[in-house]
Amino acid sequence: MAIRPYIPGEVEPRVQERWARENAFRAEEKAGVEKFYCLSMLPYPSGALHMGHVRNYTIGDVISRYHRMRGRNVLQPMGWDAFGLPAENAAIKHRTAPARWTYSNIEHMRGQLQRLGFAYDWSREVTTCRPEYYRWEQQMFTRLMRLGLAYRRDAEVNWDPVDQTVLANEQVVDGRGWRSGAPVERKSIPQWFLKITDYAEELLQGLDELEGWPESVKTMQRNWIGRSEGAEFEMAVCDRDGVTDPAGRAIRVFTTRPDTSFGMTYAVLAPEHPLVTEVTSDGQREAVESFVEQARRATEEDRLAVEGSLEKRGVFTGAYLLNPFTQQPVPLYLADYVLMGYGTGAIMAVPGQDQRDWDFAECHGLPIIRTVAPPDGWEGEAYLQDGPAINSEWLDGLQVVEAKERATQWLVDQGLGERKVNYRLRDWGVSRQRYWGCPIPVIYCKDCGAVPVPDEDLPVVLPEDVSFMGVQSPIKADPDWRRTTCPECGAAAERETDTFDTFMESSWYYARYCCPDADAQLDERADYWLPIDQYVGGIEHAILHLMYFRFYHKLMRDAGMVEADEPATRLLCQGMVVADTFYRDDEDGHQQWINPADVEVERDARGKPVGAQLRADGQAVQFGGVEKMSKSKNNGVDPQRLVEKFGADTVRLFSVSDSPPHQSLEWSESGVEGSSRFLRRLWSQVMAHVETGAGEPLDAAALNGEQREIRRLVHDTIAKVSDDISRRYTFNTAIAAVMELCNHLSRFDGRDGPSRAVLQEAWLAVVRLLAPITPHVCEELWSELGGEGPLYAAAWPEADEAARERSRVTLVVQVNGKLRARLEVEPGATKEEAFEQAKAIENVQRHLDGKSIRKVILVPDRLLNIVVG
RNA sequence: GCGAAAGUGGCGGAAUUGGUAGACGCGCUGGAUUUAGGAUCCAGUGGGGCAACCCGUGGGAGUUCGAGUCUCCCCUUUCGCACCA
Repeated sequence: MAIRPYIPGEVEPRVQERWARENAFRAEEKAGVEKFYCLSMLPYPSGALHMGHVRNYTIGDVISRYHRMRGRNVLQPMGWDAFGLPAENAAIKHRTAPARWTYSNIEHMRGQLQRLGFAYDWSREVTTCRPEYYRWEQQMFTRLMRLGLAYRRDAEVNWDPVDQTVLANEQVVDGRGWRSGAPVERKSIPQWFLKITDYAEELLQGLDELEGWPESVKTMQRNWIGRSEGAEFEMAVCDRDGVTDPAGRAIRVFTTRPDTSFGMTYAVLAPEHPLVTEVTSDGQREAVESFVEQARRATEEDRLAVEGSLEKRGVFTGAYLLNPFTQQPVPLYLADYVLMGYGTGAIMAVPGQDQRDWDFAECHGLPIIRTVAPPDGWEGEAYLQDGPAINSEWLDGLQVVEAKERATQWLVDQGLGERKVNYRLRDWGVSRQRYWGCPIPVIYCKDCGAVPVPDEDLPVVLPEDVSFMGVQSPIKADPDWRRTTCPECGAAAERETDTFDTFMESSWYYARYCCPDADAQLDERADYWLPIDQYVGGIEHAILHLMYFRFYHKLMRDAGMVEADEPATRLLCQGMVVADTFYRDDEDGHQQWINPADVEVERDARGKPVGAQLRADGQAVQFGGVEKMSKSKNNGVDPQRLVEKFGADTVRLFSVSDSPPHQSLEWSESGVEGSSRFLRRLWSQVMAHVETGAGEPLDAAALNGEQREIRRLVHDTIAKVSDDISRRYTFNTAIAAVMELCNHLSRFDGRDGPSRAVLQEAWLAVVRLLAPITPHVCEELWSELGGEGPLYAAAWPEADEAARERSRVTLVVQVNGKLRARLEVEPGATKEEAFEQAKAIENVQRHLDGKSIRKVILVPDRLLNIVVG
């Protein structure tokens, strides 16, 4: 009897054709059915899928298919984050248009995704560079302009003086332009911002409700928002004797430690503070101007070099401020450790209770006063913990919390200041001086200023048929595109030529999938599907994307487009895909990285690696450790090659079998071969079973002990796999459990009717348990087994609790916590019964011999521990 | 510096509520099959003794009848933030 061989290259296309023919994964809004929206972060169409994509999308697909089998109405869409810088770079390099390059990449990658058999509803595909998508984003922006939630102000960019263009941060390499090599300058130009800071408090509070989000992501977002409570107050400018400035000038400072104000020994302005010139004395003017200039020119590297170090640069302004608590003057300095962008750009300095102030005071010979008593034996440096206040008149003796409260209240009562909450979070700068992005829908008129493009004139379409002249954005270079008329007064006017940050498109695509053809940004279908029940993506998006997307969702909520407060209830961040790296040193001492697929590893008799050679020449190569797959380390693996060699199911299986989703996955060719081997074995076992026959209908009551044991294993496995997939997200242990079951089934070869029935039930279960992970081979085996209907629509198996009951259980017998024997007992055996039987075991007896029994502990049905002394 | 996570065989990892450490897979060893290689199948595989038994989850202490799991101290690694007053 010849069993049909397993050929993934034939099975998979056949099964995929069926899915397509039957519209298997088309999602429709259905009343009365529990919906499940499962979303994987959409890819940038860079040209080809990499292993990170494959892993991400396999995880999402496993969850989707599981919930579909559980009877939920599942939506799993896919789309393209199609705007972005790489398309411009490719356009310059290959002399093509970014749009053409992008669309052709999308074609190719869509084919790759389809070859992997992901259960997407392709009818909802969204491509963010299409005007029918971005017009709604433009409309949202003009609405935000009218609400004052979008505004324009000057902000710094990286300016390449040779190419005469703005550079993205990633285009700045070692402080130089990536193409010109010229030192990058800081330049201030007007740019658009979204007022995310208005939502800072809600974005922070909302995290507490997101129980299905990883704690690490929430912590990162909390830190990023960086809420701190304190007080803001004014200090009058004065001379060294404390005589206040006749012009009545004052400096506002923010502090989280108003309780330490009596320890203020100086104050500091950021170099960019607007009052610097005004307050600087003539004697200090030269020194101050040179310091400001030096700070202005400081590059990112300069900043990093001194950040956090003891070196604190600064200069005296010649002015003093009057400490309202003591009525004493303190010298006013300029220092670059104070940032203009946070608080008021000015601080009171308390070296005794702040390490940065301490370092500055040490550098500049300023006095240090402690206002919180450190514990005995405290040596040097600022003291930041709790303790009783000292040297602080009416605060003395109070603990920090109480002292803060009193000091703040005093400022309020005196009319000098108020309570203040500051956030580290900054408004979101959305202007990019790039071509391949969504045009910012604004018209500049000499008389009317910045005018939003009226809804009826949207979208402002980005021309796609362009050629790059050098590096300049084609729409900036094209006066015809810019030229327009003012929507308000009709006078000649110019369009904005900047485009949006691409995070804008990825901030709302998830909602557009719900109604991709709506003649509005969203329609009522959005509220059917939202919020997302499961979002899957990389941890690298923990802060920016996941913050912007929460923010944008709240903007849409406040515009009445959606009801939910948060876009996604559960979030899973998958780990990186990593691989071995190998290299050789060339003559110049540079490392030549060699792809692991071309390397043969040599091992000793224990299996321990002892060396590695390049297959091509048999010569040794060096092991460079395990690293994230990357071009620079040449350790990437092309999923396309793997799919061609092993089939989609094997690639999918391996990408979730070797570690839990949130951990990094170590790629290994032999691991992939192991996955392939398992599927081939599964195939031949099921086919052999089908050949032998399914037997009679299952009669659970008529089974013998061995058959019952197999059934018990089957139903235990069903329970475990269900829990692993739905609650724990540990697909690796789910797969291990199924493999273990298959190993048992292969050893059980009953030919009688009841045995066949038990096996039939078992294989039908196995095929369904694996269906979310390896859907093609399972679909085929399901139909071979005579399963009813298509597997993608089959019901998830239920664990039969009666079948899981045991007639005997194995107790572990310990003496003083050490394993000495195993004991078969009735389930529910009492301590006394178990102890009596255990005493009879020789090996137990030997350890009890001559000793008195102190205590006997029973963990029912698991363990008996006899404590002797 | 601050914050978070982690450290278990030769390797990836398992042990879910404090209860048999090493599931499952890879690698390795031996055998079968094969003209051979590959593939496949069977058996073994933490270390030391090769028997009883002892040792073993980064290191050290502690709690407990019992600790990979809990507490404290230390070491290491990864990630995030990084002068945010």
